[in-house]
Amino acid sequence: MLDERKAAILRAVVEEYIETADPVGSARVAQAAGVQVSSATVRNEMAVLEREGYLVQPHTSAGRVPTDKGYRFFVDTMAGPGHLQPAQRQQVTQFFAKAHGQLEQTLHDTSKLLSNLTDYAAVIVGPSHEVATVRSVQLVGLSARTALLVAVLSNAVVEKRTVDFTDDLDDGALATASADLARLLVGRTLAELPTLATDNLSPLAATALAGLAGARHEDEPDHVFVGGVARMAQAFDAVETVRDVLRTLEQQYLVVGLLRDLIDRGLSVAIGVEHGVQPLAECSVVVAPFGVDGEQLGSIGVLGPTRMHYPEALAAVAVVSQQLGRRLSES
Amino acid sequence: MLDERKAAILRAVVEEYIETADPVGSARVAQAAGVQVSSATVRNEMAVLEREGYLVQPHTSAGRVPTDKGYRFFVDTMAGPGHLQPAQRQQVTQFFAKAHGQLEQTLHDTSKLLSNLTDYAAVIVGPSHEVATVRSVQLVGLSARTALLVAVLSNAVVEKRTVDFTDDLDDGALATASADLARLLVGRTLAELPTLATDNLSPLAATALAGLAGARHEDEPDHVFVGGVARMAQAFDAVETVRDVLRTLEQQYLVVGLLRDLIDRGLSVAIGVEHGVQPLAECSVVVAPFGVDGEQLGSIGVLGPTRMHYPEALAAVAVVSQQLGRRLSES
DNA sequence: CTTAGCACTCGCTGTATTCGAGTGCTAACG
DNA sequence: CGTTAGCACTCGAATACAGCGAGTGCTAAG
Repeated sequence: MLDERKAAILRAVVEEYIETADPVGSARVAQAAGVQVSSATVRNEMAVLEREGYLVQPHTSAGRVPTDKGYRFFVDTMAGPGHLQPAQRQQVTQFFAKAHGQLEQTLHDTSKLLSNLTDYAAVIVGPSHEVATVRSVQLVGLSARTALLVAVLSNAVVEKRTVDFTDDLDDGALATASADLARLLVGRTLAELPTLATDNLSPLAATALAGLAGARHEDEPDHVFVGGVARMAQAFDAVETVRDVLRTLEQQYLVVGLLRDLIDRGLSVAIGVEHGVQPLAECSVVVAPFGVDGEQLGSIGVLGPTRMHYPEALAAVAVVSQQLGRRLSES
Repeated sequence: MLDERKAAILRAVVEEYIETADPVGSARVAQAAGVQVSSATVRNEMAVLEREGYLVQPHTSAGRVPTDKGYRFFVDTMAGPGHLQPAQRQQVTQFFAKAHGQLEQTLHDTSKLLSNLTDYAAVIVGPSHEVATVRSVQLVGLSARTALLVAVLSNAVVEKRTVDFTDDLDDGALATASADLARLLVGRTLAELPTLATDNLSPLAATALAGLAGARHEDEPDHVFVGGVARMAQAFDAVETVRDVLRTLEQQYLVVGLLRDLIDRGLSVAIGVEHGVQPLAECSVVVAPFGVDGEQLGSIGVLGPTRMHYPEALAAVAVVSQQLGRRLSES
């Protein structure tokens, strides 16, 4: 597509711009390693690269800035995910060495770790409830007419739902209902829950089950953890952009969709408008799934400006997703 | 402290500044309702108010801007919490009418509600685990040597902890351990957990208990829900301030401390540096506890610039905290 | 004590000017 | 023929400066 010299020039522009955030001119490129020609030649080549859509000029007499297409070329042709600093490697190791406790806490902390590593915002979408099977169910009375239905899933997620009853409860009824539900549900996924036969269930159990199924149907979001949003305030200088991005990050379903769409691609990058979420048009996302033995549990990602340090971000996401998967397979 | 005229002038300055964010001059104050004197007189009075620390001039020949002390006076002498728009009242009612489901979800959604009502960021600190008593305990096997300890607390919070064992588990042992733990823990608070006698417990139960107690000791944060952070990007024009505030909001323990410190004061306001959290020096917080029958379960708050709409914010916080308390008392 | 009047301050706005980084083009060069 | 030195040109950013006007503090009169 691009001859070697154009590629080298484009790479130089991208690297320089990522570093300085200033439009880069022909002179600077000519000095770059890997480019052995004069600035005049660079100028000619850059004019071509602009015509082909890899670069743009913010205005006449300014340097060039990469377009999304330019970044895309850079990412596609670069030599792998780069390496982490030794200090960072150690940080990751230490983190996972002492990461214990419950799943939610771990994911939350991991998002902070990833954000610290990359200096961008980090996003983690937790295990989808759809695929997990029920491992244990119990009804716990809370007050005279309310109980809490607690379901432990195979992915260590604890699903709980308050259920209101029309009649007063007593311990015995609760216990039998618990047993009924356990017999019915254990081993099933929540997804197939509505298809189950509710015959020969105690009225109590039926009510509880209905409650669970109903709530299930609502847009109960998969758990999302976002860390390091403060760093978005530095990544962009336009306050408006910052606001748009933050607002989007708060709408969890958008984030979930974003990461879910990319989950099948393994470690991958979506640059600018590629991911289709309009308010994040000025952002790129580096994503990777994490999971245990091929079973994907969720995905982690880094969200930064299109002008992000792709090699480092890729390296961080790769390492963390792998370690996280390993960590989860242990517990 | 301040004679009636100074008070009126100060109030006018504060109200005007909150509305426009521009330093307000003597002419504008003179036109304000409640001030019946000429701009010259206003100037004299404002000079005094400045000397006494209620106002400052950003620079000579600019209008006056309230200091924290100025806002404090305004808040202390203003006529109660103001009123919500009918549309907003309705919004609150509708929200709580269909707010069901689990506690965490409700609190999370409530933070969004409050943020929408006020156009500032909203913070909710959930029920402290310290005071809640254990209502039910169960050990659920996850894999050969790990189990999940699930404890349902009286405030509907579900506390869960993964526990590693050195020996393989079997269902019978798990069941008896569950029973042991239930006998020991039900009715107790988590706080008194370390003081309990662990005699005549099965080894399994003892291990589980140790795991619970240990994790308990770590800085397991009380649940914090922050909504509407994007609005902070609009509240301040300095990107640096935005970054500081966002960063602080991510450190949940700071937020928890902030709200906890104010919980005893009922509906109250902390202006600027009053709350002692340095990075939030340019913010004010409006807080109220929420709870059931005098028992405080947590607090909700609104975080905005010191130049915030105090009456409306107070009204919103008051209404939402009350409704939230009522909602929780029902379930 | 209040207020009209006034000189003064000083940031903001708009304009003119310069500066320089960077370009595209042309012509010379190997 | 591709490369490059040279150069005219463009245009934003920076600087300087004047005028404006909002706002002040002070003074003197009511």
